[in-house]
Amino acid sequence: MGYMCDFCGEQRSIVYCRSDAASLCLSCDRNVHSANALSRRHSRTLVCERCNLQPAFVRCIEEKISLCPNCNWLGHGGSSTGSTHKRQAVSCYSGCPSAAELSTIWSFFLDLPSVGDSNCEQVMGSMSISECPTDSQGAHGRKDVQDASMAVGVTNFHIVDKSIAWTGPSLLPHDTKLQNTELPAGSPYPASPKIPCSGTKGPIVCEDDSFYENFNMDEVDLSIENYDELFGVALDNPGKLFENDDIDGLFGMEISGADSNCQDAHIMEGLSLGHTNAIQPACSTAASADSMISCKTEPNICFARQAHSRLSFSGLTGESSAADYQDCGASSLLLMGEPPWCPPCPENSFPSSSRSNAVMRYKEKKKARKFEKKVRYASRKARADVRRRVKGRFVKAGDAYDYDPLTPTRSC
DNA sequence: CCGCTAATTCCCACCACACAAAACG
DNA sequence: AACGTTTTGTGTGGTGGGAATTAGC
Repeated sequence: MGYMCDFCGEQRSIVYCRSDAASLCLSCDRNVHSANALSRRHSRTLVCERCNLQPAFVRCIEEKISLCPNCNWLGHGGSSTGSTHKRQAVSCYSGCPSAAELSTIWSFFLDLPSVGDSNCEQVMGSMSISECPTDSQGAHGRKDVQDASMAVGVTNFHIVDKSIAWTGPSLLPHDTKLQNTELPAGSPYPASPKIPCSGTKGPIVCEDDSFYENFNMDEVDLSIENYDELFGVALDNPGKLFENDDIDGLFGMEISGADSNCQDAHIMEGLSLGHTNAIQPACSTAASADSMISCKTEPNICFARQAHSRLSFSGLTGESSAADYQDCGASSLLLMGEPPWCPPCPENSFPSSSRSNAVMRYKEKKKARKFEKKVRYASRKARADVRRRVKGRFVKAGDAYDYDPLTPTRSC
């Protein structure tokens, strides 16, 4: 059975959209994600060509196949031959990039078997960013261009990365795997491309790279209670870092808008730049994005970026499955070096009762906060996203409407 | 402290229709 | 039991309106 596009069911799926939890052919990807400004912001990447269920995060150059963390591990992690395969990171994109731009993002794009001869390619060939339906060149339209250009910029960054194509999952040292995935070898300190935040002054920056584009912040929520207790990590000098031991006071703030992102970034810059080594993980095998941070909304992404750049946390919580971590590329990357069943580190030896209590409290708090809607059927969401409405209500096909997501105009 | 009004925030029903599940032959 | 067809029920998002909450006097 082939792995068909979740939307049209006719073409083979090529890309995976995390927000929609759907695999799409390039044609439908473009159609669906040009529907409105929000859908254009969906971060997409290649779909794993092995399981066809998860987003790919790495491409095996030897096998010419894109793989999700699980399949990468299964295919390379345990195999002595497979582990020597050269691989390169798969970048994400948003907006409506053209085929040419996609090939810029993914240098192996032309290798994709179903692209060259499919209808999708014909569609993609005719795609351009400016073609995307926009609010008549309004801010949204520009945003698309910005998205695409950012994606290309990210790609350029990853091209640098490719020069250090890593081999084998164990190549990355535990404590530095995050940095290694982001930085050219030998970089003494994170120096990834930084994009100045609009509306801010000074050195406040927002980091950007596809690694974080993968981070689906919807799944995570960002409030941590009794940080040091939860992770069993003693800060070198907590009093200097936080006046309040409860980090909730720091991260639980309500953030809205881009400027707030930079506030977050600023906070974390101050936190981590000044105390890069202040937060030392008891064990940094794999960070539990689910258990370590919770972040309700995207605006906190800068914080998460910073946090992931420089923090790593102790082992996985029992409630989380590998699939949970695949929900975000960040955790996928964190997992890539080790199997999901990697046992806890021996040095993870802080008092287990204290930690379990802290984890229990965190789980309860998280459970109480779990009110966000979860889309069960991406296809239905995709339909609803493009359905015409009158005052927010669906209207019959052919009837007059006052809002059409595809062409934001009135029918009468 | 109580009562009233205005402003703000929050929650939910509504709509059409594709599709999954159940029922039936 | 297996298969095909028909029927039923569900879920999807933007909006308006009412309920609930808060602020001010």
